[in-house]
Amino acid sequence: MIEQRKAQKSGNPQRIPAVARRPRPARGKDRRDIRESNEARLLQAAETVFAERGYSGATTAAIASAARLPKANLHYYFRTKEALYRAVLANVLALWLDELDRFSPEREPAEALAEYIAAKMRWSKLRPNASKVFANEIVHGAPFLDGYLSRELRQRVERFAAVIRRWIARGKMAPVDPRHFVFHLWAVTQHYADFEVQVRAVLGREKLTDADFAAATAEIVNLTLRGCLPQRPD
Amino acid sequence: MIEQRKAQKSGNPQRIPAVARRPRPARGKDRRDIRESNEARLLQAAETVFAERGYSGATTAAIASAARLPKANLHYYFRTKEALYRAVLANVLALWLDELDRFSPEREPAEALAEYIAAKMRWSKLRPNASKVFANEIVHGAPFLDGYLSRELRQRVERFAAVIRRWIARGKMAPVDPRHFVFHLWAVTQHYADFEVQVRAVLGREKLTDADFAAATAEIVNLTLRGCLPQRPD
DNA sequence: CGAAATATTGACCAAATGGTCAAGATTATC
DNA sequence: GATAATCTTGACCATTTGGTCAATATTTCG
Repeated sequence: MIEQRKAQKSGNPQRIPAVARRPRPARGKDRRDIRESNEARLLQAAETVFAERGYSGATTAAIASAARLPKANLHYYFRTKEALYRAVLANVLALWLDELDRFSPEREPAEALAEYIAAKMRWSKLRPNASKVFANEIVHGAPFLDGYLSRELRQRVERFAAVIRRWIARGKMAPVDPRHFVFHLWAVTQHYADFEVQVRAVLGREKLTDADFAAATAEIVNLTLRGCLPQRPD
Repeated sequence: MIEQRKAQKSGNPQRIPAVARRPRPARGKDRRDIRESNEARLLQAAETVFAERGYSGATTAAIASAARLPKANLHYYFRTKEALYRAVLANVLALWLDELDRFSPEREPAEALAEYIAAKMRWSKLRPNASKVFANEIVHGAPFLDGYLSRELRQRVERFAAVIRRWIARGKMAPVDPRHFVFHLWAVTQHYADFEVQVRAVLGREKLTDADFAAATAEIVNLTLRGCLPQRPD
């Protein structure tokens, strides 16, 4: 899988001795805190800059500046720009996969689908840059995703497809192709993050409001459920 | 609007004297031909390279090489990388706008929508790189699109929305929000070009076939029409 | 304390890249 | 054929950028 942020010499970070060795001096200058906080700031700055300018357009200087750290410091925590980028990407992938796992054949399609759409829309609102980094990566042919698409993602989609097929078999959904259906869900929800400027321009908004997202979500749920549930709802 | 490819000293290219002055020597070394063919090759090479690597990632050397021309020649026809990029972009925008204009209140929604979806999917198949260049531009905040989004595009969407509203008023469509509906159409169709690697990975294809596009189109039309047409189709 | 580990940072460098230029080749025009 | 206009291209350059390094500061812990 995607190379996780390099752990320098941090040994096994989970190893906690029987009696806690380091009593946490309470005041914040702990080394672990320093590393954690600096890495977090870099990752968040990187997400923004990569989203705004793409991989090549993003400079380590700009990222460091956004994180309010000297550039040399960035290269201390993440050896290369590529390593930093991969770390950002790994965060997004984890996010994406998790959401797909909430489907199970026992649930009601209408409810499960509405929840998934709402969740994806929430991410589009809260982490638009995460979505943009991912979109950018995919648009350019996924050069850093190695086996993610054909392994992890494909596997999850197959599981999702199995659920959909069972729902169809039980007459709870119209006969749709599960894979194209999942593309459908991804496309319409991520659109609001990835194509945000276009959405704003067309809606005439300076910034997308909560109400805009609520309206978009409702519209998507409505269109999608009408599209894929059996004709007679009851 | 977007700066068109610079016309150097080409005067008015449409002016044709009463008696054709230049009898077209038949063998192809005409200056006009040279310019046309070289510009076309550069534009097409640029579309590919910009799609694959983004604006910053694309180098003029790579574009020139793809067009099988020396780099200095590229800069002869398009003064700067930015000018070349804008020319590529202008082509895509023209494509996109044209399609939206085919809606009119007199048509049947089902037929007009199915045709629009099919047309957009055709573009996703035939010119995926055009779509990718546009997607890339939008994802990064449309830094080169100037007023296009808020002017031309918004205007066309308003016209489209008016048609949709009239259909709704006549009971020919379910009450959807026209703007979110158009986002829906764009998202699902362009997804097959922009996220092509992901689609391929999930479907387990080396390359998307005509059959894949046909299936995708059918699925989208089906889902969308069921989603937006009145409950009793007849 | 004192030595080891970790963190900070300004200065620096090699490679890549957008763009220029001048000299020459080709095509048009009179 | 001569002159002008356009096209072609290798060599070149200034700037940007990812990454290094050595010197210094800070934290950890016996």
